[in-house]
Amino acid sequence: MKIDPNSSADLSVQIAQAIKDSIIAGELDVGERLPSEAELADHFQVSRPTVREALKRLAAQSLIRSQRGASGGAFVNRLSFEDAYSQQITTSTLLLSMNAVSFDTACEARYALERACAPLSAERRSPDHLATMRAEIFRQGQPGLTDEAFCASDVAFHRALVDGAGNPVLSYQLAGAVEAMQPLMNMITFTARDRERIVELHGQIADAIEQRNSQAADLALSELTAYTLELGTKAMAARASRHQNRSNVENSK
Amino acid sequence: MKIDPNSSADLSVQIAQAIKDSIIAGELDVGERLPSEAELADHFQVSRPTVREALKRLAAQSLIRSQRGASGGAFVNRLSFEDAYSQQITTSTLLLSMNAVSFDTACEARYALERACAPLSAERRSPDHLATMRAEIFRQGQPGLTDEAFCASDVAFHRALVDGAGNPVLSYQLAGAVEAMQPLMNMITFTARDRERIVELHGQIADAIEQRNSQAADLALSELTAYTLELGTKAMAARASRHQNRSNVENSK
DNA sequence: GACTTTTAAATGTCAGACAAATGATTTCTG
DNA sequence: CAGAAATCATTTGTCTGACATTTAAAAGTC
Repeated sequence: MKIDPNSSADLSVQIAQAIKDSIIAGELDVGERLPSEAELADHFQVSRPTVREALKRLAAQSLIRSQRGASGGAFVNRLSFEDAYSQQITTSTLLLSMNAVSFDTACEARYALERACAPLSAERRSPDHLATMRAEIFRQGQPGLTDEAFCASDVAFHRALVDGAGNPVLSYQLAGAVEAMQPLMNMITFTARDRERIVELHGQIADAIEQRNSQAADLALSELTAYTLELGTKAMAARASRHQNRSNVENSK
Repeated sequence: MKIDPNSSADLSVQIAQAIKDSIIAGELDVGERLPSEAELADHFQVSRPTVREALKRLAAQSLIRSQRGASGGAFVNRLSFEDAYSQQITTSTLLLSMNAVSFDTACEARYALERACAPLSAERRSPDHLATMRAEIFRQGQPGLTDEAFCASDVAFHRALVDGAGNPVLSYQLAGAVEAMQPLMNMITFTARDRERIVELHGQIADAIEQRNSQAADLALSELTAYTLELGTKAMAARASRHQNRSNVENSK
């Protein structure tokens, strides 16, 4: 575990990388305690604040956690699925919002991933997952629901579908895609008819999953994909025309 | 953008969160410059090292980048797909290695995601993607290839398949799953016969993608899934029996 | 033996300083 | 006046040293 003081890279970056490499290589096991900041500073021949900046970088990625006190120190963290979820959601959200990913692209990705889960979910879903799906469908049918609440329920429904596959890796991968799409989905205004159609398709999906009929589930999901894309296209067109009007007004001043 | 000095949370964590929230809320746009460290320290009523630790946390997530010099400072980063890739690969790798995800689970997730891409790839793949796939298949048939090189080529092949779908969100999601599985795949020792079979299936996949036949691609992928699972099961069993033998030896001392 | 107090070790925070990089400004030169 | 060179100011990167806070373990007390 060494660093090059003559490198152009910042020392704290190099130190963080060195420790990270040790963790990935398995030289530092989960739960193991790193040397104290003072010892690390001594080892790398840098000051304690520099070591601290390196440790903070690692802490930001949930790679280590710090404890104060007598037997405190920095410990190698067991990266939990939950930590990974939340990191992925943050990353995906920023990625979508900063890179102007089109609604179509995000939507396509989301449903492609969900359709990958559906056959597994049809095979393995527990009564719990089915109950969650049915409950969310019921909620979605309630009048007076805001668009945001409708979207949130939609996410919960699809989350149950994905979790039904019983594969934590898939759940983890999809959490990012689905949750990150919510801001985009929130741009859509759902009419009563839209909701009716969506609830109907959700019902078909739940039925198919209940009957362990993966083909029917895939069919319903593909219809839902097409319908969501249609709604998205309309919403984007409406936004565009509003912008167009506004510029026209501004130009005519 | 405020913090609570009486909170139990560390100040640098609170400051990092406050800035992160501002970025996500869009109060700070991409490319915008944050106040200097001294100004931030003044604003939050903390010392500069504390502000710096907060900024390092954000830099670790590629949310900001720092520049030295007269018109330097911290700038809100446009999170690139590449940054997101590499973060996801690190996270996925650690998740798999630290949580004892079974080979079966990881394998299932990987191929489920790939099968989600295959229809899109069949529709949209460019000659470039096909050429990459063919080249990797050729490489995989070369004698004397190490298991690691074979695995790496396998990853490149599947990467081309995924990229063929022309959906950067899907590519990003899958990069993590596929690359993170490489350490697990490296546990497998491929016999000449194994490789022959895999190359054959890869050929079938490439053919199907070339002919835009998504059904055939799905079929070949499902066979490849089953075959990989079989190989994995064998490899794990072999490992387990080696461990068993070792314990027996140790117990009989 | 159970409870309280002390202590030592570690991280968290602060203050001030200097080094290094870098763009802007000024000065010098032709 | 134009362009090149030198200088300057600003900002991050790093260092030194110190104190505050937390925490577990050791020591002391009843």
